[in-house]
Amino acid sequence: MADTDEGDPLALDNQLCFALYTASRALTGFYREILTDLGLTYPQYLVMLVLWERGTLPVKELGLSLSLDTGTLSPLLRRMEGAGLVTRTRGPEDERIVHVGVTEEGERLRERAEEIPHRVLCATDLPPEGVKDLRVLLDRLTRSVTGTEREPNHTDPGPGTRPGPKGG
Amino acid sequence: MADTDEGDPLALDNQLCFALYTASRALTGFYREILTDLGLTYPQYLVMLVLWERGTLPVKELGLSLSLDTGTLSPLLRRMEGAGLVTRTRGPEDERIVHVGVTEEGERLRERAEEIPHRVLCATDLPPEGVKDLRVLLDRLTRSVTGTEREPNHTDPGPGTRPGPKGG
DNA sequence: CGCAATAGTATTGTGTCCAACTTATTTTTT
DNA sequence: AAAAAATAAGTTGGACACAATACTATTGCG
Repeated sequence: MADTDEGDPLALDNQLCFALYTASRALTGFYREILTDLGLTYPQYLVMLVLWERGTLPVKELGLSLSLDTGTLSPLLRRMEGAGLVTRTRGPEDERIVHVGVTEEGERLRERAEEIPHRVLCATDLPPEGVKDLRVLLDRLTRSVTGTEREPNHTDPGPGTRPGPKGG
Repeated sequence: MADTDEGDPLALDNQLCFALYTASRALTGFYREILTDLGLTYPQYLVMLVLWERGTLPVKELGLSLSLDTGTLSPLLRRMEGAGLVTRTRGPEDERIVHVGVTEEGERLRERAEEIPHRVLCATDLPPEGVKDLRVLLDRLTRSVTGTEREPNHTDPGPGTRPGPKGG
């Protein structure tokens, strides 16, 4: 046994984080090949997904949907506007808010994007349950490490999780 | 039922990619809080994991272990060298190769890092089986989308058949 | 020697987080 | 109501990471 360092907690192969990190980059890379045809990057594609689904939104809302900072979205949306995919217009009511909407060109892109999920799903040789399980586990992981934890009904294992990581 | 757009293949909530993307960023963010104390970023931590485990390595080997480009590692290692964590020395035999090793300070850091996996594991409210399942599924996903797909000891598909990740 | 392959670096474009800043709105205070 | 303070939405810039490309230097081969 132990052809790898099963006992070493620092062994790379034992790290869930590394598997997640690698898988994320691998999948993003796979999308990159597909999305190049559409002139989109991966996060830009995610932005389009949200806009296609929910229509015109403030930058803030977009950020909440994608868990992305407005500081991340600002230049990204500027590039997408430059590419003619989205519009950015200051709201007449509240001039702080920038409403992001899909242009006609962006709308046309939707049809070409329809096939992408299927293509990706085929590329992953995971069975449907595997995909579902994976999503469930990932969502749970995300919730737990973001402090969005719902504490379902079991006793809190330890109050050491103070929300002030910077403080000390 | 379909209280959400279960049928819409472009719906964000149906995208495995988004769950993966979000989980990866969330976990990296969680590590960021922990690693700040050690003066490491997340990919730098991964580099240290490899070096702690395998000792001095050429940049190329490091890149293979982490699936990272040397173009990514170069500046990263330069910063780590500046921080006094690693050494970079051109091989006397082959002057093209830069051997990366851990300094004493980097070695001392290892002790402080020992507790990290446990801390992270506790933060994720996943059961041990969930963690294992997740890793298996992620690895499988990675293999499938990187073309590293498949059997190490099945019938050899023959030379020249594998297009490689770059495509051809 | 000439030439291809290899290892690493430099550069550019994009993305991500963070913090500082601007502008606009809301709330509080006078 | 006017001034001041607090809050909110975006933008900007810095630091780091990642990928892709071009480039340099070294090695190996004929």
